[in-house]
Amino acid sequence: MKNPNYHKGNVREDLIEAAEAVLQEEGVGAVSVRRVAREVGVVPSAVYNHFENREALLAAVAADGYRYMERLGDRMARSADQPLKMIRQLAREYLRFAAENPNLYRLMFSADVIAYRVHPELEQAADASFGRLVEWWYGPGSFDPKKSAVEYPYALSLWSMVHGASMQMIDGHVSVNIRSKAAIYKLADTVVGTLIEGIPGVSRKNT
Amino acid sequence: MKNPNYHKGNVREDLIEAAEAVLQEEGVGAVSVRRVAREVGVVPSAVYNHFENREALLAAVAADGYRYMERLGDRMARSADQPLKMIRQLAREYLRFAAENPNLYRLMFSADVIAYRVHPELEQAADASFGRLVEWWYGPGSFDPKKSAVEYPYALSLWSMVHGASMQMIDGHVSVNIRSKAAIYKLADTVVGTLIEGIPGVSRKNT
DNA sequence: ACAGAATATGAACAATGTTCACATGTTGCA
DNA sequence: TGCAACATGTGAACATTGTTCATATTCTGT
Repeated sequence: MKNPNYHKGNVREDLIEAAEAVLQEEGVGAVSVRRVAREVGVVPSAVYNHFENREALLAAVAADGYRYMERLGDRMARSADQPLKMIRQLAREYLRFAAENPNLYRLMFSADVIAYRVHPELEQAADASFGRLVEWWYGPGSFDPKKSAVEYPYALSLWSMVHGASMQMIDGHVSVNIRSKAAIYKLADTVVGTLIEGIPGVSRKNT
Repeated sequence: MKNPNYHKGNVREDLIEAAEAVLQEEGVGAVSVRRVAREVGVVPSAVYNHFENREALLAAVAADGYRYMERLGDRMARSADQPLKMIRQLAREYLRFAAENPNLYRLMFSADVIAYRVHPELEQAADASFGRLVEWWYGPGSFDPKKSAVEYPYALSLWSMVHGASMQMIDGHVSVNIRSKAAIYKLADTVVGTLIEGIPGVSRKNT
């Protein structure tokens, strides 16, 4: 055993974790193969024993993000009693996740960086998270992956709204203090309020 | 005049146009300084006479996109009579723009690529487009740039919804045929429908 | 006509993704 | 146990990228 760096055993996981850390702190641009390798204490070319290329590494990070969000959704689903409170809670947690992990969140939804048609693991994680939402809303067994999301209008609208608000928040288009939970929750409650109650004066139903 | 390439006069505009073209066809990753320079018929370092760096070039492209969207919004505002139709039309056009220019749209909203706090022209273009929406909704003079967007809940919700739906559409998270106008309009109508009418069974107002 | 500003050029630099030949460690099987 | 196949790590190399700089050319105003 001349060199203790050989065969650490968990280099793949270490690489993902290092990439997550660099991503969180310095943005996706700083996540270079060489940087991540250095962080783990390995030579750049060693990365290619574990990932096909940089994009595959980023895809693994993004998939991790989706799985984390899914667990977060499950926790919400179990903790609420009324639909209204549940939606509100879901939106709050969703925006909080985005606010706390803006770079990860952007990566998860940036088709620029990861053409995720190419990464089945990632596509599956992404689809699963929408399926979870549909089943929660329309009941178990209601989700058919072959159908278009337009077939589930409320789930689609909720997701679009929350995703849109998250994006604008972390991109600074809505001036909320991203470090203030209260401000984030207020933003969540605002958009959820509109989503649920509709817009008075436009809707025919509620003058 | 030994070299006809000297002082063409409109290199800056040419660079932006070339960048837009490459962006449209091949994505932001293909928009390199060298590529754009070659496209215009100029040497790479000449680009730096017109832009501080690659990011500034991309910012100019994004700002162009915002201005185009704003004109589009103005056209909508003049063409509709009832609020409902107007919102629907606005959403339709917005999603159509995103569907037809997915790479440009992503660039406009990707804080990864362009830290637009640094590019006043861009930030101004972006803010103006929200201000326009607010004034249209809440009346002329109602927009105060110092206020948070949360103060304009309906404008904020509409924007979030439409932006979220656009993102998911062009990222393939909603399986709509991005080349079918009918499919895009259906998606727009779906989310706008929810936005306006609210969600029955959750809202207290409309059982 | 000519000085200075604007713009173009070509060479150079460091950093990046990726590949390849090779070295080293691990594992399963005779 | 020995050894062959395999997995993983190394170091050097390559092309491409963003960017800078000294220099050359053209334009503009006086």
